[in-house]
Amino acid sequence: MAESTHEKILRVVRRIPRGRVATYGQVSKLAGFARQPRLAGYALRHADDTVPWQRVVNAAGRISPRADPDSIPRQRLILEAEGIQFSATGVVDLKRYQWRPRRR
DNA sequence: CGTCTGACGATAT
DNA sequence: TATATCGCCAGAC
Repeated sequence: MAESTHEKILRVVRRIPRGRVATYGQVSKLAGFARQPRLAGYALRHADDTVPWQRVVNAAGRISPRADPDSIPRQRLILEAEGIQFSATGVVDLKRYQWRPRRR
C-alpha cells in the first residue's frame, strides 16, 4: 500500500505537540509538498479525531474560516485550553507558539 | 468518467 | 498596499 498524500500530511500534523501550532504551509512542506499549503487543508478536511487538527492555523496566525462559522470559536476554545493565547483581534502569535520540529 | 468543491499561500501585476 | 493567478488532492454526485 502506497501512502497517500493525505496520510503523509496527517502524519506530520500528529507530531504537533500540545500548546503549539503549525501553519498549513509548514505542514505541507514537512510532508514533502513545499508550496502546496492547500494540500494540508484538503487533508485536514477529511481528518478524524486521531489528528490534532486544531493545531493548524493559517500563515497569518488566524483560524481558517470554513462552512460552519462556529468552527472558529470552537477551534479557538480548544487551543486556549491547551494554553495558547489569542490577541484581541483573534490572532495567534506565531513567534511565540509556532511549532519548531528538531529534525526530519 | 467529468465536474464541482473545499482548513492556503507564494508570486506577479 | 490590494487583488489576481496558480498549484493540483480526494470525495460526492
